[in-house]
This record gives sequence, structure tokens and C-alpha cells, in this order.
Amino acid sequence: MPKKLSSMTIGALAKAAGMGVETIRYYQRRGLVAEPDKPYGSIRHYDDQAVARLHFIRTAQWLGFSLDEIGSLLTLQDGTHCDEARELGEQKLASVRGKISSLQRIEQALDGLVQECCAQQGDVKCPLITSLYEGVEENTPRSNY
Amino acid sequence: MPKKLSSMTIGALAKAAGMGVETIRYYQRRGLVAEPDKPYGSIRHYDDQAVARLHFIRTAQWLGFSLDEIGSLLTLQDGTHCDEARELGEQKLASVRGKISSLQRIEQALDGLVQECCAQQGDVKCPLITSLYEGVEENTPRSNY
DNA sequence: GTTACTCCCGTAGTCAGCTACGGAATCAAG
DNA sequence: CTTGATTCCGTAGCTGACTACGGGAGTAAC
Repeated sequence: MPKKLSSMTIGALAKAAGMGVETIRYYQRRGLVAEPDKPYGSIRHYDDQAVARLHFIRTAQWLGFSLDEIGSLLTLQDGTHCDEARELGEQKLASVRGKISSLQRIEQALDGLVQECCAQQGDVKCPLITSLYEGVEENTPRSNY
Repeated sequence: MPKKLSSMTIGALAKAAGMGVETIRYYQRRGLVAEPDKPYGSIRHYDDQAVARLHFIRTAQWLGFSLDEIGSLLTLQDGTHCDEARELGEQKLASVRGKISSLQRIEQALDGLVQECCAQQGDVKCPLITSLYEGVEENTPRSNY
């Protein structure tokens, strides 16, 4: 059976993805999501894949990736340039693993804080800060510097 | 023995933390790091704790936290308001755990991509996108919306 | 005690990532 | 076939997080 794709206008897409229409247009301009050609008359239509892609962008942003990085992740998976994709993929993988371990340290520290909380008094240990004191920065901590 | 704290000027602090002097001043204005009072003459001095704090800020940013969120994490650990700290701590903990699991899904997907890479051809599965398709968003994906 | 660097502090500019605005065209309901 | 909402497209404005600038005051080295 031919896969049935729910077809929607940009407004519906925006609603489905939980963002504004303008934001989607912005991503189109940035080349993060494709602008489907509009059938003769006018007005473009989008499918579930578009929703998924927007979801991904949103979450990846929440995880601290810039739109440029997200763009490269997406082209990576969109296939084609195998050789460079592999290298890029490994870079990103390292970055992701670094983030995971940093977050795990924060998790531990936060968990400790929540457990002890009011209990402790005398010597403050600053578990949170120390959780990240000894270098983690695998990759550029925000593209600059 | 009284703990010996390496004392440094803001310039040295900036170098130690790997950022610009202006950035540190900016954080002081934002209330993320304290401005030590300057001894009679002039010029403030900073210790290792300040370096640690800046390190934390930098890494937390890399992990996708905004300066406001980082501020709340820091006040959280600076102690004092136990009751609200606990609640905030639990919120943040949930958010951190959400990030970890999202990143782990991306890790898996990326790992898969790097493994298969040029191998696959026929049906594209979009492992990356699907890795995040089914809702993760535990918390606000970037303060807005 | 002069030169050169750094600090201090306020204000202004920059860049990423949206968000809003305006006017023409299109579509959906009645 | 008119009315009202949406789409389309370009351009302009806004917010968060810096980054640069400028002038006066410390401070360190000679």
C-alpha cells in the first residue's frame, strides 16, 4: 500500500510542531527544512516527516546545538557524502558523549544536593561546581572563543 | 592549615577560565559571579573558586542552559533557601535526565550512522530524526514558546 | 617619576535566533 | 461572489549573550 501522508499547510505544521509559522519560514531560509514546491495554484503542503524534522531541531537546540550544528547533523543523515559524513559523525558523536558525561556529573551533583539539602550545614562542598571543574570541554563550548 | 588561595586579577582570571575580561564583567552585572570588594586602594582579586564557577558556567552553557537557568542552578547550590531549592533541584534534575536520555538516543543513532554509513543504500531510515521524534521535551526547549 | 600595561566603569555595537509587520494573493464558508 | 482567515514574501525589529571602545585611575619596571 502507498504510504498515506497527512498533508497540511504551514499553519497546521507549525501547530503540530509547537512553533510559529515565522520560525519555520526562518528555518527554510536557513536551509534546515525544505520548502516543498507549490502545486500549480499556490500554497505548499507538508507531511509528517516535516513535523519530525522540526521536532528534531527543537530538541537538538534544547541540547545546546546551534542551528549550524543541527544543519550538519541533518545533512549527515540525509546521506550522500559518505566519506565526510563519517568523519563529521564521529566528531558529533564525541561531542554528544562529552555532553552526556557532563550531564551525568551534574545529575549526580544535583541528586546529592536534593538528597542532602537542608541536612548539611558546616562545610559547603559545592558539588555542582566541582562536578564540572575538572575539564570536560571536549568541543567548542559555544562556537566562539 | 589555612587554605592558600591563589589570588589573581581579573585579567589572570579571564585567562585561567579561557574567556575575555568583558565576559566576566558581564557575568558580574548579571549576578552570576560576585564582584569581590576591592581593598582600599583599588583593583579586585579573585581566587580558584571563581575559576571553578566560570568553568561551570561555560560548560553548562555548552549543555544548553541559558544564563538565567545557570543562575538558578548556582543559587541552588549556594544554599540558603532550602525549601525552594529542593523543588528547583528536582525540576532541574528532571530536565537534566531528559537531556541525557535524548543525547543517548542521538548517540545511538549517530553510532548507527557511522557504522552503516556507506553500507546502506535502499531504504533510508532517518535514525537521527526518529531518535527524537517520539516526545522527549520534558522541559521548555528554550524558554520561549 | 615617566612609560607602559592593566584595571575600572559606562555605554554602544554585534551576532544568532527568532518575531512582528504589511500588503498582495489564495482558499473556504456561507 | 463577498467576507474573513491563511498563505506568501520581503523587510524590519527584538532578545540573549556577548564584544568593543574610550577615558580616567592604579601599578610595576625601569
